[in-house]
Amino acid sequence: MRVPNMYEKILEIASRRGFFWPSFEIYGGLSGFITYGNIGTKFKRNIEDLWRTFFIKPQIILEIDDPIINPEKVFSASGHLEHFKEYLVECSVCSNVYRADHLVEEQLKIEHAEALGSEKIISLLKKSRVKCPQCGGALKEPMTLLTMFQMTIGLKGDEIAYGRPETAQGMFLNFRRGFQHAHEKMPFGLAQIGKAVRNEISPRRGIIRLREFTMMELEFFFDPKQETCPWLREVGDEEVNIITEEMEEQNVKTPIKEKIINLSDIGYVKTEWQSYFMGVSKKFLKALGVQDEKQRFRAHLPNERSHYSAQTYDHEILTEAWGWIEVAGHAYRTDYDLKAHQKGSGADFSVLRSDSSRFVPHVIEPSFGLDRLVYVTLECSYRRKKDRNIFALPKRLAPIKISVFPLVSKDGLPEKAGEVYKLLLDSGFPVDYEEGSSIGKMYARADEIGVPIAVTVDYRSMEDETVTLRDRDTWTQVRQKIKLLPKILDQYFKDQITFRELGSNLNIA
RNA sequence: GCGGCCGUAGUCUAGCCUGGUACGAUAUCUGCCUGCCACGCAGACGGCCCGGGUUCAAAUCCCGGCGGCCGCACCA
Repeated sequence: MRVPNMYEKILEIASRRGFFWPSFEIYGGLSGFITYGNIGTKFKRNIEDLWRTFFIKPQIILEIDDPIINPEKVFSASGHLEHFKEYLVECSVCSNVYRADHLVEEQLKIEHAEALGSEKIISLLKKSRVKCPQCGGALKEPMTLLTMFQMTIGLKGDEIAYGRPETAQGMFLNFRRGFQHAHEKMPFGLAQIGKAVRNEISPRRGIIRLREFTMMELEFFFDPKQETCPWLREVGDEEVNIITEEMEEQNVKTPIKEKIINLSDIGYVKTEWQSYFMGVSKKFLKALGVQDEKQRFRAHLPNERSHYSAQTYDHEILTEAWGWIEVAGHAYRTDYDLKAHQKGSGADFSVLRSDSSRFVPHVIEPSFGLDRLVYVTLECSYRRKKDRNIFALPKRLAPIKISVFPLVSKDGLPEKAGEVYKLLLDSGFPVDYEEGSSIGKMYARADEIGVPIAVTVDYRSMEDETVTLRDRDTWTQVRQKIKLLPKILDQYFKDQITFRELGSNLNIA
């Protein structure tokens, strides 16, 4: 018997309880796609909303929703058409496939072969008779691989289009509009939560590497001469584990601890704006339930960086299933994209300074993979207790906040519990009702989807209009009057009172 | 894409080697029971990943596909 790893365990619960599961199951499945269920959809939305509270600044950072399908022009201007294309060569003997530029680098000792351009690489491959590194066999003709999904628009299909590989381009395309809506004040930002698609060669690791996934991206536009970030102090005391570019180069694996406020002064991070967003990122992940020790920021070396980036730090989380995985990229995109689209479209993206000089804004981009956050949050909150699965989700993320049960299904208890259920439902709580099973079983089922509070109607409820409230994480109980539930539960979910304080001084049965 | 292991009800699993349409658990639904952590009893629903081949007969043997996990490659 194979021992399932942590991902398989969580996927089993996630599929069974309606968080998420592999798509197209009835047709045998197709890797790189997942479907969210009733619980997962709510959970995902709660993470989005939490992201908004951390990253969206009213009137300064504005949200947009731009098409997934973009005309070819967008990506030829942005550079994606050139950079998302790879040349692959297959061995005629063992059928292993390699990237052409990597073979050239390894066997001809050329650094950054990608920069040579595709034609040079291919001619080098042919001239130098590079062999298969595995078996020494002869290589076939190079083939191209475009990791963007291509499609055609209209009846005749003469307009070529692509599915966006990142939502970011929408923010650059709509820079002018967004700037107007921000009252033409710098700095400002545009943010977007939406789907992006990439035609991955062989996606693995389930929800971690998808062909269609949701990104939460923010493009923050600022004047490169205005280097001070006034918000830096809001997150300045936050300590982060950081692996700098220099450390990466020397293969140093142990991160150093540093306060956000110092990152730019020391020279680890090029701009304070980026330091700020890295600090927000750290606090956001903490709010998702990821401990400090499981978080780090790792710099990309130039050859790992995207074509548009002058500096990138990946925000990585330590998972039990796969070790360190990237959940966010913090990239300094400079004025690369705006200038690229200026050139491509003829639009003017320059902004007027108070000294009447003009500049094209620079961009800091924090970019999150939402589906990965879904997994990371689940894994970090996963507990076992007496053979039960519990997701100790932060209560603001819990898809269902309250479950209502009658202690037994007779003597009018279900009816009473039904009234309590309706009261809470009408008060706006995401609440579930269940009856018929034993109370222990119902608690266990609620724990498995991370319901923070269970409300149980018992015999005493019939006499004095009180119920017990049971805490998911400690299994302790308090008693409270039914009519006070909406008010005090609201306070509890707003973190204004503790679980203990949910109970009145009525004695617990 | 290459190599290894694997695919049986919603979930977990026996059967596979040595062919004769499937064991058990759990979940779900219906009753009965019920006094705070997956209680008990009775009943019901539900399955061999897909396609082809061998055979009188395929969950079982063979081939191909799809999917999963691990390692390599890939993840711009």
